[in-house]
Amino acid sequence: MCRVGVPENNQKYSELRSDASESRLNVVPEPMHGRRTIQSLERAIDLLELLASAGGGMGLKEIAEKSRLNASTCHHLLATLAKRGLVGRASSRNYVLGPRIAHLSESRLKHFSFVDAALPELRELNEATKESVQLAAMQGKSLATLAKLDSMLPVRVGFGDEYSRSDAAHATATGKAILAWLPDSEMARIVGTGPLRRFTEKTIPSRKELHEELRLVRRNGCSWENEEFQLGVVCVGGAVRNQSGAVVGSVGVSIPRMRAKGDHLEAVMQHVKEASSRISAICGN
Amino acid sequence: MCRVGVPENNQKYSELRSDASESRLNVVPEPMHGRRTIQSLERAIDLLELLASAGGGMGLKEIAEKSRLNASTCHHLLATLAKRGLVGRASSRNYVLGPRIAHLSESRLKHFSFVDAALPELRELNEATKESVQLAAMQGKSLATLAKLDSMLPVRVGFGDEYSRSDAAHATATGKAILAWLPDSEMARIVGTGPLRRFTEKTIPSRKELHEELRLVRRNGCSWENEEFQLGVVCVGGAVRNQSGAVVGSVGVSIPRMRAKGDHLEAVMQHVKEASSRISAICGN
DNA sequence: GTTAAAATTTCATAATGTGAAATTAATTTT
DNA sequence: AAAATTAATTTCACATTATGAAATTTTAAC
Repeated sequence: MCRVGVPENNQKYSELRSDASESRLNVVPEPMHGRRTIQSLERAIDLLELLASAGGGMGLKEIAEKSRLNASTCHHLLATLAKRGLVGRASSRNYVLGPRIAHLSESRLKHFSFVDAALPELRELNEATKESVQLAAMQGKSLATLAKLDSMLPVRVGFGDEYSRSDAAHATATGKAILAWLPDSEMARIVGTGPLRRFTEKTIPSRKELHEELRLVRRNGCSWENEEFQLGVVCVGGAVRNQSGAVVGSVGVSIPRMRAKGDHLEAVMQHVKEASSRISAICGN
Repeated sequence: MCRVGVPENNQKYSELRSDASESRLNVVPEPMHGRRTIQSLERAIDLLELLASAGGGMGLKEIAEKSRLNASTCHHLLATLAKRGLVGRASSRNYVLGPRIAHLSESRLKHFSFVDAALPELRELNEATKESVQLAAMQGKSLATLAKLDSMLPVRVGFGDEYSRSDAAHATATGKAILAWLPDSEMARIVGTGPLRRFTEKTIPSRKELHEELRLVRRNGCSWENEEFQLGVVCVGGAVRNQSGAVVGSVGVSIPRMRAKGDHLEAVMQHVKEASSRISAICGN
C-alpha cells in the first residue's frame, strides 16, 4: 500500500552539473565533448575529500546531503571505493577513509623528492621576481641549501656553489622561516646555547631579539633578513610544510640592497608567500 | 595526405570488460544491471595502484600498456585525477601519485583508532578459534593489552581486567610477536639490560635463548609461548604492521594447556597468522 | 632542421552511470 | 515485543557520459 507520489527531486543529469551557487549567463549550451574530466570520478573524489574533511566518518544519508548527490549514486560510488579499500566501514552507518589510502601515500612518500617537487615552483619564483632564489632545509643543526637559481639581471646575488651554510639559521631568511614555525624545543636545539655567530654587524646579536623577530615573522607570514648574513644582500623567506603541517624547509629570494625597497620588495614578499604555500601544497599540505 | 587504415585494435566496450586471461563458459550474457561497481572509477583506482607499484612514475604510453587500457581513456582518467591532485606530473612524460594522496592519508591517520579498526577482526578470531583473544601494543617499555575477548568455552583462559602486563614482553606470545620484528635497537631498549623477569619456571631465562627463539618466530611467521607467563596457559601471537611495514602491535590467542595441541593448535596458529595479516591490511599494510 | 614517438584532443557512438522507486535492513518509539 | 520510522541497498529503464579510433599537437631524439 505505497502511495505513488510525484517525484520531489526530479533532477535531470545535466542539471546536476551546473553548480547552483554559480549562475552563468551562458545561454548557448556547451557542447558535450567540451567536458575534459570524468564526472563519476570527480564525484568519487568529492566523496573522498568529504570523508577527509569530516573526521569521524559519516552515514550514507549525511554523505548524500553534504555532497549534494543522489543517495543511490553515492552508494554506487562508495561501494566501488570500498571494494578497492579506499573507503572502509566502521559500522553500517559509518563510512571512513580506507586503508588503501595509507598504502598509496606510503608508496608516494617512498619515491618523493622534495627538491624535484619544488623545482618547478622555484623556477616560477625565479621568473616572477627576477631575483636569485633558493630552497633550504635543516640537516641536523645546519641549514642546507638544496637548490638555487640565480637571477638573470646584471646586478644580482650569487653565492657561487657552496651548498651548505652550517650555523647561519638565525642570520638568514630561509633559516628564520624554518625556525619561526618549528616547535620551541626543536628551535632551541638548532640555535644551541653558545653565543650566536655574527656574520656582519647587522646579524641578530641575542636570543632575546631573535625570539622577538621570529614572533613578528609568524605574524607577517614570511621572514626577512637585512644584510645580516652578507653585506649588501637582503633576503625574504617562506616556510614549506608537509601534510601534517610540520615545517620541512623553506624558499628564499636574495635581493641586492639597491633593489630591496618599495614595490619590488613588497612584490617579492607576496611571491614568496605564494610560492611557499604552493610548494607546501605539493608536499601534501 | 593521411592514409585511412583499418583499425588495428578495434575493441568494443563490452569486450574490454572480460579479462582475457580468464575464459568463462557463460554463454548467457549477464544482464547489464548485474554490475555493482562503477567501471570508470575502478579504472582510475587501477591507475593509482599502478603508479603506486611503479616507484618513479610513468609516461602515458607505459601506463596504458601496463593497465591494458586505451591510451585515450587513460589520459581522460589521469587528467581528472591530476585536476584534483591525486596524481601529479614531474614532467610531460612522467605521471606520479599526487600531493592530495598525502593529505587524505593524513586526515585518515588523524582519526584512525587501532583498537576500533582491529576489533571486528578480533571478534572473528574469537569466533573462529573459540579461545580468548587479545590485542596488544608496546607503550614505552611495557606491553599493554588494548582489548580482549574471552572464550565462550567452559574451560577458558581469563585474566580478569588487568589491562597492562608491564615487563612481560619476553614471556608472552603477543610480546614476542612484536619483539621478533622490531629493529634490534628497539628490541634491546625494551628488553633492557637487567636479568629477564621470571614468571614461571618455563619463562625464557636468558637473552641468548630469547634471541634464538625470536629467530625461529620470524621464520615461522607467528610467535608462541608455552606456560612461560602463566602455568596452564599456552599462547600464540601474530605481529600487526602499518603502511610502512613497522610493527605497531600484535594479536594473541590464549589456550588452556589441555587444548593446546594437535589440529586445534595448528588451526589456531593459522587463524592468528591470517588475522594479524588482515589487521595489518586495515592498518595500511 | 628533420624525423619519430608520445601526448593530447576531437567526436560519433554505444555502453554505462544515474536516480526514482521499490525493497530490505537497521533503529527508535510505543 | 510490535509498530513505526528512518536509513541503506538494490533494481532497472533511460539519457548521459565514458569510451576509443583517428586526427592533431607537442615533445624528444637524431
